[in-house]
Amino acid sequence: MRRATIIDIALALGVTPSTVSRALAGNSRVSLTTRQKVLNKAAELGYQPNVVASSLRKGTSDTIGMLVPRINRNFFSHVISAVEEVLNPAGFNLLICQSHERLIKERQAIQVLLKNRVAGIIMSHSIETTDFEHIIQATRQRVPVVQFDRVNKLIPGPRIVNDNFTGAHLAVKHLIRNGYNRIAHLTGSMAVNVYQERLNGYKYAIDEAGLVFEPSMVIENAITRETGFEEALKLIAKNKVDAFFCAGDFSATGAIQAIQHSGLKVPTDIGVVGFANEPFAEIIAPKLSTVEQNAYDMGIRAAKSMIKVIADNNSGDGIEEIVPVRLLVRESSVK
Amino acid sequence: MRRATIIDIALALGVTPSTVSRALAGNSRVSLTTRQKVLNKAAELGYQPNVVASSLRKGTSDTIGMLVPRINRNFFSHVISAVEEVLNPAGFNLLICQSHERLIKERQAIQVLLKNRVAGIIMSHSIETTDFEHIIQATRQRVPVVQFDRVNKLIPGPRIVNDNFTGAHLAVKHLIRNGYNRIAHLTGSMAVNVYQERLNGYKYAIDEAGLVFEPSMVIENAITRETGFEEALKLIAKNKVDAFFCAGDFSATGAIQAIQHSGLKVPTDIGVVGFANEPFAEIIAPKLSTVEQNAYDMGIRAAKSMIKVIADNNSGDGIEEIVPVRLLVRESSVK
DNA sequence: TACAAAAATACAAACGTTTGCACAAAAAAC
DNA sequence: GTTTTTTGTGCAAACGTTTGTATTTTTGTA
Repeated sequence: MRRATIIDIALALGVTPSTVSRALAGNSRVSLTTRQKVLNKAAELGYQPNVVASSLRKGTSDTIGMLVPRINRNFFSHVISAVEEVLNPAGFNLLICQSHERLIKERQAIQVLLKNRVAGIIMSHSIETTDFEHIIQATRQRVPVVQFDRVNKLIPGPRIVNDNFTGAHLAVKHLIRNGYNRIAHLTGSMAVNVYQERLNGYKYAIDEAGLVFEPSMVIENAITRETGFEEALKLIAKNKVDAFFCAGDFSATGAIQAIQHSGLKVPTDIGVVGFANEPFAEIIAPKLSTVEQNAYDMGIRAAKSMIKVIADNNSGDGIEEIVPVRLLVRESSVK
Repeated sequence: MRRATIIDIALALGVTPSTVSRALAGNSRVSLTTRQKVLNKAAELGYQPNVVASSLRKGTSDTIGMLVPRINRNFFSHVISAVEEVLNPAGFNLLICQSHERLIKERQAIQVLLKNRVAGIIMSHSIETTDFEHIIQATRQRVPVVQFDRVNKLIPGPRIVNDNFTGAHLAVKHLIRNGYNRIAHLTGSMAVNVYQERLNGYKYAIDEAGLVFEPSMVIENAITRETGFEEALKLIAKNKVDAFFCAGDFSATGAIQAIQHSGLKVPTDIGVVGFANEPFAEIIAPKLSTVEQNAYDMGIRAAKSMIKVIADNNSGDGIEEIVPVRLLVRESSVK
């Protein structure tokens, strides 16, 4: 059963393909009567537009490429979901790739998206990425790039970021107000804006309270539950910390386990605040105080930004949209 | 900066586009020397194949459509991730849609995928879907459909399912062995194969142990944490249950909270086993015993199955692949 | 009734590939 | 040295749309 084309409709109606095309597109140059005839015949033949042909002719597609480190990470899957929710009603589809946090895979993915002539790319770069040439290349081909979460200013186009600084500031201030004053910070790689900004927020809060910033209290690359557990264990042993501000909920969970493993109590002996509000944060015991990162909001904004950039033909260069965060105070940080 | 095409390469080299096309495709009909020249020139011009044009000409694309109820559900995001991991190296891309558990959106999504001339569709249908005509329509157009998790036999093509029956059987048998004998079952909609099979496994285990099956102990549409909490509360109040087998970890969490809310203890007074092994299952207190549902494995199999079906030109009709499950015994079900 | 303006439709080229067939040149076979 | 086979290229059409321009038809006006 060959699929019906515009030509089949044209032939059946004794008009030309161009008229059918315009009729289907709702072009005002075709009369209402023929448009109706075309629509009827299209329905009758079960016509399904061939967007591949359409894209080729128009030189652009209705597909937006999405590139994230890992599809199955809670944060990213929520962003993707939100992006889809906005883009789909707007007539766009989502072509999704993951970099697995590898630069090589990220490069390949960009090529795949460009080969597919996507109308734009929404992305968050891998943790390995320090050279952004492959991404800039896309913008040079006039394929707009909207970055979110992990972003870099070298790449033209809008950026949607969390208010990481404020989130960290709020979290640490909250710990200090609650009587903690030897606060360690478990974080990720300083090559990523996200962790840099959280560290800055941490430092600012420490300064602001008149406490002394101790570099030995900041541990980089401790972002998983396992590394969080290990590093927290060491810090407890030698640095007499009385609180942890963790740049992620996973390391925060590790820290809690390390504290309990050391025979101490959360929050009485040591307080903990995480970052991200992962779904388990309010299920674990004690319930984890954390900075809510609104993945959904971020996805909505990224998608809307993309639609705008496409509509305005590559505007929005360098605009940075900051998504507000909230500190969720639960049990792990209040004595 | 216009993008280089095959014609540009041909012109620069004084050969025809057809030769360039064949050279790039590695066709043996073109000599090694010209192929090398073509490849060099392609690199020099920064040539990126236009897969849109290629797809139009070939009549099929390298894009696989993926349709799930919700991208951001842990299970689905893991399946998607695994599918991507297999499909990408095989040269396929993923076009992703979500149905939001709505039949209307599912229908639209299928149309979108067909319009995009995807080479196949990997999907799990919405909870509302009882009429499968829109999906069968795809197969009629020779677009292969591979179903996973929530599947229906009316739809031609392979199906990848969990061993829900065995999982439920193991879980309930385990509860019985551990001294529980008034076991309630919180589950989802009976319109979905997944929950039907789990109920069957539950019944079988009850029968097998010589216990009496009580319909009042089975609560449908109690699959979220909230409904799990409410229904568990009611059952505890009037049915003197001593265990819950829940068809999902969310309702299991709700049940645990209801038990604790009623002043009882897990697992001493009431045992709980969930289903899915959500990430929080081993973080909550008490750690949740659950049936591991290997989303990753399922995704790998679905993707491989799709590749095979495409390669063999729509074979594999009606083949059902059953993914083994494991019972993870933790704290919530052992007195 | 004639003529201009407006509306509706037709024509044809283009988007960038792929591929069956034709053809020439080189290599192999006789 | 002729014929056959092999190897390498070229030619041209096709995939299904879209769209600028040309043409026809309709409508309005004098």
